[in-house]
Amino acid sequence: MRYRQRKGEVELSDVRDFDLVRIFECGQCFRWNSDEYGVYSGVALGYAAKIRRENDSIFISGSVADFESIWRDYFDLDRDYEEIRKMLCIDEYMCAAVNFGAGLRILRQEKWEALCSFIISQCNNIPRIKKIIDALCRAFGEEIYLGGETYYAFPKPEILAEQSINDLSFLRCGYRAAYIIEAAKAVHSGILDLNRLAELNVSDSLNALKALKGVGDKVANCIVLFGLSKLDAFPVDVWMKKTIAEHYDKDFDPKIFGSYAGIAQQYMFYYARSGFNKH
DNA sequence: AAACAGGCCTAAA
DNA sequence: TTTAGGCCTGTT
Repeated sequence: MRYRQRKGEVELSDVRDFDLVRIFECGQCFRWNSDEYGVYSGVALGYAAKIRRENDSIFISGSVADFESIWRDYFDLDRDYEEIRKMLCIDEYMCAAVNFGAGLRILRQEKWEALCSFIISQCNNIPRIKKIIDALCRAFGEEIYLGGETYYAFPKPEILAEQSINDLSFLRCGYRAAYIIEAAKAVHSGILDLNRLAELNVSDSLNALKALKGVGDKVANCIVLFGLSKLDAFPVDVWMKKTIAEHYDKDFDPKIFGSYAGIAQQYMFYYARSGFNKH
């Protein structure tokens, strides 16, 4: 990968495995949206950006300094996904899955945002999850300005910790409101130290997260994978259950994918949801 | 209209 | 330790 400043954008060239649609629409994040030209805009880690592909280059709004301090890490650009795809190609089904999903990457998302977002995601569909999170950010997040437009950062835990269930009723997120507030209180008070969790192994961090009401096995695994960037976490939702049942034995163990089980999961999930593996 | 949606919690075996 | 029913809300 090479990069250089081009007016208000940074141009990345020679980027391998970088497909905007697969990265943003594979189900891992909820705050990026594309316009009719395929230009994505969104907010991560308190920064707004626009990002687009033109021919073989990726253009990200902002300076080289922004790119180096924020986006390079966020997009996990120093990891060789091509190599990982080869490693995960362990049987016919996985080869098809990684081939189909080539170009997706696991974003290194902000920890608290991941916790809160995946609490909201439970028993919900993506459009509604995105709508709720957008409303939450508009109401409680700091304003961010980019290119004459206003964006909103993900609200800090201390802000949400002081809200009542009634204060969140406008979100219409139902029983999840209480979970959000409890999680915000736990993080704000220091009872749950997300930075410290990042240093534990997957099993210990899962257990710490599952101590929160409203965080079960699936949600906790999503938080560990997408928020703590532990690539061996393996979230299993209904789609994953289905695809595992179709392609593996009852004694299936994600350990067969080694330390990249979480990435394997994302290829499987994306492939399963596409419905392409049925035909 | 009733069931379901990218789970979780609680009560009950 | 496993299973059933209920939960907010929006959609089909």
